[in-house]
Amino acid sequence: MKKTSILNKLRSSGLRPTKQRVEIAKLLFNRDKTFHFTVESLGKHLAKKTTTKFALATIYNTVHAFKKAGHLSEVHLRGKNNTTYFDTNISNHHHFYDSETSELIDINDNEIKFDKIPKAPNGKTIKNLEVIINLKN
Amino acid sequence: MKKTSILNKLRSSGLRPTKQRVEIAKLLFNRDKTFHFTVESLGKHLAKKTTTKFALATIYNTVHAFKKAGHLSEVHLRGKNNTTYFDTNISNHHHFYDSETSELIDINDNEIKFDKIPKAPNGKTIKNLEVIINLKN
DNA sequence: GACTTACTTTAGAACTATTATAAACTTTAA
DNA sequence: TTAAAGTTTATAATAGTTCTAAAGTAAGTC
Repeated sequence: MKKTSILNKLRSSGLRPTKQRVEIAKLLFNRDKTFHFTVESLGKHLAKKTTTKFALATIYNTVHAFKKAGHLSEVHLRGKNNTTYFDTNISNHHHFYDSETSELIDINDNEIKFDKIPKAPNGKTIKNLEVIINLKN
Repeated sequence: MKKTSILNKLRSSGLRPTKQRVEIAKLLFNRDKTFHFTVESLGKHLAKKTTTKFALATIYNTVHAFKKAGHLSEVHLRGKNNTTYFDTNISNHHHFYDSETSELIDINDNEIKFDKIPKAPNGKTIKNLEVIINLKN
């Protein structure tokens, strides 16, 4: 992903390109594979890969702005340590979850097919459907 | 559900039948339909229906003991307020989730059928599969 | 480039769900 | 009835997250 693209991500999220935000965006979006992270793990990656200082609040704010703009999705899963997982894969998809390692693995939408799905209850509509496949060793 | 059954639930969870625990067990297990709750909501129900006092820790301990004994299940979902949901339905099943009302609704196992499921990654086995269908109005 | 305004970062306080602690109280079984 | 073991309780501790307000930075204007 190009520098312009990083700037676009920031602009389209309503964020000025500060040093911290550019580093976060680079770490999140300059990659080929899906990236699953928590705010804490993202902070550790940033500390390792850059010399910039990041307050926790900055990471929270930036991640939430990206999420709001649709550049990140939140995984609707209650992990072991009760942390929130984010995913750079914003397409419709599912997850394997290994509770022993707290690791998430993407499952492509086309790897799961349904034969039967219940109708939404009275007056409600289905917004989306998430599958979590829990793993063990 | 009979009184003996309540006592059995307690005994099989390794719990002595104290006043608090009997009230909690009655509220949870003396019912026909599935009951979804958080520790907080359970506390409110107890306050409304009984004259007994319940420390939060007592509710947590009792609910966890029931869960450990297999009389309750925990819903692996990150709700809006980041609370843990418990379910008196311990059979294999799925859920509708309405994030506007934070309400869970059971979906019977036989209401969802799969045509295709991915294999577990390298060296792992599938423990179980949970479907959350998110609702909107 | 200097200035002004609006936006950002930051450290630390505040908040919320949950778990731990230790003293007072209850159940159990002899 | 009594001693031992288990339980409740209020409160402190913990962990993830959000809030706050002061100091710092970006962006547009002159």
